[in-house]
Amino acid sequence: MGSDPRPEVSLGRRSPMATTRIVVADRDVITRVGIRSILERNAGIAVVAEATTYDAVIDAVDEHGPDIMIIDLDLGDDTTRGLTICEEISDRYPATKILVLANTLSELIVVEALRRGANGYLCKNDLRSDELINGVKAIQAGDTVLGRGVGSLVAKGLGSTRDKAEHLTDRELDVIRAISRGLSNKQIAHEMFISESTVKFHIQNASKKLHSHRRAELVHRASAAGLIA
Amino acid sequence: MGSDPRPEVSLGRRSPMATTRIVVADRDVITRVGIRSILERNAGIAVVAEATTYDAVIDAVDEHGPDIMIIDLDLGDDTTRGLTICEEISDRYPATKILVLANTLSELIVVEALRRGANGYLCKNDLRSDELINGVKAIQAGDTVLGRGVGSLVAKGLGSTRDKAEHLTDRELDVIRAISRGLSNKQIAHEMFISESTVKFHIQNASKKLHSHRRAELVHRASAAGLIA
DNA sequence: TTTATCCCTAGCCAAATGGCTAGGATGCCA
DNA sequence: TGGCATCCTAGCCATTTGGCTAGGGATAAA
Repeated sequence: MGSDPRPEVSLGRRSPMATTRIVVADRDVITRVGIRSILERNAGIAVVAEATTYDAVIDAVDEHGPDIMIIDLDLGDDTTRGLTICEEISDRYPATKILVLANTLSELIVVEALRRGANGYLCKNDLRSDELINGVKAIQAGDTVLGRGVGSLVAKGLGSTRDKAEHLTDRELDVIRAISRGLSNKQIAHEMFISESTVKFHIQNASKKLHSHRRAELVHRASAAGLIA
Repeated sequence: MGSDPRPEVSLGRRSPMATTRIVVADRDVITRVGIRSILERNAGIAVVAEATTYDAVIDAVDEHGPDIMIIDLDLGDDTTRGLTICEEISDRYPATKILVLANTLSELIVVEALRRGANGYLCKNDLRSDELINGVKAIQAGDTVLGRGVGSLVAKGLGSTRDKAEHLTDRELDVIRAISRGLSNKQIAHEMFISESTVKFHIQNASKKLHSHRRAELVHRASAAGLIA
């Protein structure tokens, strides 16, 4: 659907030498233009491609082999897909650094992204433009960059014996999504071709992981974490 | 907190004559820069101020009396506040048109915004830059602009006897927020100094308005509509 | 005054849920 | 070979819920 006719680099300002080449992946034009504008105020940084879908990200990296990929994990409906892309890129192109630029701050997502090869995690909220630029430079230099608030969140999570922030299984996510649609356990069981007991089993496990005691809270936490639409 | 040092107009490109003067309100720098870049490609459009908080929006409009205010209703924690701002601005400055630029598409919010004086509603998702520019021009010309998808949503809502999309009362919102925290009716009753029956009463009413049959679904819908954090 | 809206309360009953224990079946990795 | 994670099933029981009917009171608008 949203295929913007701007796959090519803005040739006007291609610097002659050592520039940091960047691919930007975000579903909003506005955000992409904003990032491009902020970064290209700086000599030495060039946005060489933009992508709006998960597939387009892979293509863009394949084609341009950028120094840094800036990505909002939430392209399309499936945030999980964004995480697997981090993994894929960092596996196949170890030289390409990954900077995640998220709308929401979720411990779950942060640690998953870092584990899968992201080199930085910034939150669009209250991000200043100099922080973005400095973040890009730091990542280019090999650092790992965690935005204000993000660092402490991760530290807190890691401190508590590390067994937190385990991610939900596919089945658990399916069940939560069904719950968010207002289905009863019986209905979910029928829809997923499993027994009601199994549904309750998944709910119990997911509840432990998300520290919820009520399905309504479970839905809210999953929603706030960006795990469901 | 996030007070970006850019309250002033970018003097460099102030056109000599009839320009559409715009105030942009969004919490993200990236988005503000993106909007500015896209709009200022056009002669005749100038972004004269940016705001990041609810209060700053009022100040900016007071100071600049712009032709159009572009606003993301979701500055800060309280989306309801964004709606009241629409009302306030359209009351006090009828000449200033309001264009809402939202992250999410929610029937509830759309009709509320329009009722309170918004002249347009666009969704950042899959918005093309020419759509943004044309939308601004159309609104300046006096039209009401609803982005792709938004129009049909509203039409559907209005068609069904118009009594839909009534908004939740404060009490109902309080209860929903409590539910999202995993509290039982009994706990909520205790916390709000009302009886359990009253809690159930509010839940029932809110459920009808949001077409939910389960509290989990209620939370999800409220969350998706941006009514709770 | 009537009407409307919001807030509050009560009780009933069938159904759903939360929390628990106690298993079995895979498949993957060390 | 033995963990380990994931997925699946069963049953029990106290508590919570959803849905309903049937009221009262306060305040603001028509």
